[in-house]
Amino acid sequence: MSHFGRTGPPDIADTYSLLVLNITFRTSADDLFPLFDKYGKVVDIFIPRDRRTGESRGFAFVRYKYAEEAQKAVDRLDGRVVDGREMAVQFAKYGPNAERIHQGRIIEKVPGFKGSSRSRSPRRRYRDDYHRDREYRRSRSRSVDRYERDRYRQRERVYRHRSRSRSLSPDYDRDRGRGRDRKHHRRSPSVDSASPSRRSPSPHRKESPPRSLSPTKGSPVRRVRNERSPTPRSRSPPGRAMDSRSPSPRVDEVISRALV
DNA sequence: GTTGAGCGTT
Repeated sequence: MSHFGRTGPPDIADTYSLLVLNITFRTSADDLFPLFDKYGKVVDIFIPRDRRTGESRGFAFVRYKYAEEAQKAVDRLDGRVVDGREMAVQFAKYGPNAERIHQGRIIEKVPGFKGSSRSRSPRRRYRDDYHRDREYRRSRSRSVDRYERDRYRQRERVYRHRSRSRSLSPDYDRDRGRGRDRKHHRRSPSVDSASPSRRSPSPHRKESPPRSLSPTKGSPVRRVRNERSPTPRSRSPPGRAMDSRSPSPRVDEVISRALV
């Protein structure tokens, strides 16, 4: 019984939910279960994951059967370092359907009977969640920096493109300083022929052998996971595949070829 | 392969 949350919430009636924050992105329910089960009867553990990547979002929900045990878990596990990161354990404030709960327990009366307590409003939960999730992570998350950086990169690309288009005359571009280097290099072509290593577009080459490490590299010092990634299908998430472009070397090549 | 405020699924 280690797969929590796989078949949905078993019985959220008379359970006390704890919100576990600041856990590692690699921490799974199996890792949290032994920690929380020591302080009481854990009914369910659920770790929300990203819709696109399927990775953990960094927090989890642990449901206890009794409030005193949940309180004890909060008192004992709040601030506990798990996987090198200090996690924060506190009582959940909202239920699975955004109901207000008190001390982790759902206050609102469930119209359904045993088991079907969530059949109150299972309508909205498809595209809205996708959009909301994306906006969620874009609002205040580390993705903001990434998106800003991408935007900056795109703007830089556009700027370069515009500059190149604007300077149709090579004299203009040459007088800006870039042509001077070219002219200087053109004046001494022996440099290009004599030092081919300088022409290397990436002087930061590591020159590391392709496969030099022995297969016995895996040391069991880390956690061994039997089934950590059951569905590794999506190797390349859509949306970031178009960002991997390198327009700079291409433009340089074009200019170099045009000058020669 | 990365990241770090917050409240949730078959």
